[in-house]
Amino acid sequence: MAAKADAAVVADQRRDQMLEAAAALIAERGFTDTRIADVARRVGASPALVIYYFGTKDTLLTEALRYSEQSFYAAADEMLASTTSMVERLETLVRLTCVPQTQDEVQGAWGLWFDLWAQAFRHPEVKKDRVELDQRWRSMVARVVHDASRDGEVGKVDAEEFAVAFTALLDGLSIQVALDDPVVDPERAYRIAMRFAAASLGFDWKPSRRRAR
Amino acid sequence: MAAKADAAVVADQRRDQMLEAAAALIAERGFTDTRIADVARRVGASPALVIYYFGTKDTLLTEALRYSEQSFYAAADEMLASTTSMVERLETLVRLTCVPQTQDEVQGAWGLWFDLWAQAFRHPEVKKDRVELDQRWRSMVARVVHDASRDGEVGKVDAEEFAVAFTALLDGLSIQVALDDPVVDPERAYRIAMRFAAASLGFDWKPSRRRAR
DNA sequence: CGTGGCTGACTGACTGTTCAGTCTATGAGC
DNA sequence: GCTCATAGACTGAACAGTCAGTCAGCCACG
Repeated sequence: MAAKADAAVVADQRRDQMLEAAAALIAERGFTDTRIADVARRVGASPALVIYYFGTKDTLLTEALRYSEQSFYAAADEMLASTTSMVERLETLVRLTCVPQTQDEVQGAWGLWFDLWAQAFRHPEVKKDRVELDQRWRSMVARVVHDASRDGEVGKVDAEEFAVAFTALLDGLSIQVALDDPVVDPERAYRIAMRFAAASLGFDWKPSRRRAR
Repeated sequence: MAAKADAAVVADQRRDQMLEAAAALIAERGFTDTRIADVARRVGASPALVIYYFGTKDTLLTEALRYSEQSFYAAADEMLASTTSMVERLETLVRLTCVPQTQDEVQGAWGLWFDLWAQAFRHPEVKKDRVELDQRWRSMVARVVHDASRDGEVGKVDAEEFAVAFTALLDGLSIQVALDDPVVDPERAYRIAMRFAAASLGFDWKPSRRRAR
């Protein structure tokens, strides 16, 4: 009994290892250029074992995408808990998406977005998943605003409408930053996003002389 | 001599055919899932001929991306010429990016963006190209605003700053529309973008009861 | 005849997946 | 405590299919 439980734990660890490795590789090389042999090597196992766990290459990669995005949102959720101030919370979200992180394994996460979009565009199943993921992201933003509205930090605003516009803007800005557009450096993206929020929600905001990174 | 010129013309036509076919296929299947055999079949030629013209699969696909994006911008440029009213021009641009077109071959263009981004993220050469392309796009928007400002249609505004924010917002919105997010239908994306422009540039705007498509 | 666009047939490399079987640990029966 | 059957994680080797790219030569035209 205990043995069976142990085995299950080991198996779960293996799975997670593989998912993490796969996610990292997708971010580096891209979805279709990721080989199961690469994943296998990275976790120190044979290609056959990867198939043993996931049955097919496609399920591995698709699950890896899900896995990675979900942990991204989980991280965002956690960071949000550190303050109750709406402005600080929004700043956190903007920094999370628009400013490169040297720490964590998050830096390569942008590569995953591009592949997630490309996959979603062509595969209905992935598309459905992505819609849910994005809804969760918007809800997070909407909740921040809604809470602030309830606490009187801002006046009455349409939190949901704001969330749709704000997340779209963040997506667009983070693309430019991720692709190293010299015209849209992280600092500038950060400023644009916060100015938009300030204008939409009616609060004052000035860029602080904070050291990025 | 005339023969040589004729041959060159034919060759150019062939090239363009192939580039167009390749672009369409990339939009459908994705960059790495596009086979030279598919391109060859679509133009009614042998795979060998494709290699004959482009030497390698990668150059074909990369050039196809460039080709397609450039013709997109050319189309936008042309459409812009049909009015001088800034609001109408902006409406045109928003519709072009956020509202699905049944006509043209433009409908699948979104798929190309996703792949362009994914490629740019990992290949410096493509990255450089994309930056130029995007700069051109932003310049187009900035010029629209700048011209309107010169003609007194709007007051003094930072056209370049607006262009950066506006194009980012359009990118983000078009992603949602392209991926069929039920929360962000074309109508809504259109409204959000125009409201943002109105608020940023200081003009009045009300959604007209226009039939989308 | 010769040039150049063009092709069919081929190949060599790559890679997802299968499969037969190994190794280890567990747990039952004695 | 020892043996042995069983299960399940794991693997090496082979298989089968796919494709980019090569090459020798065809054919139409000037």
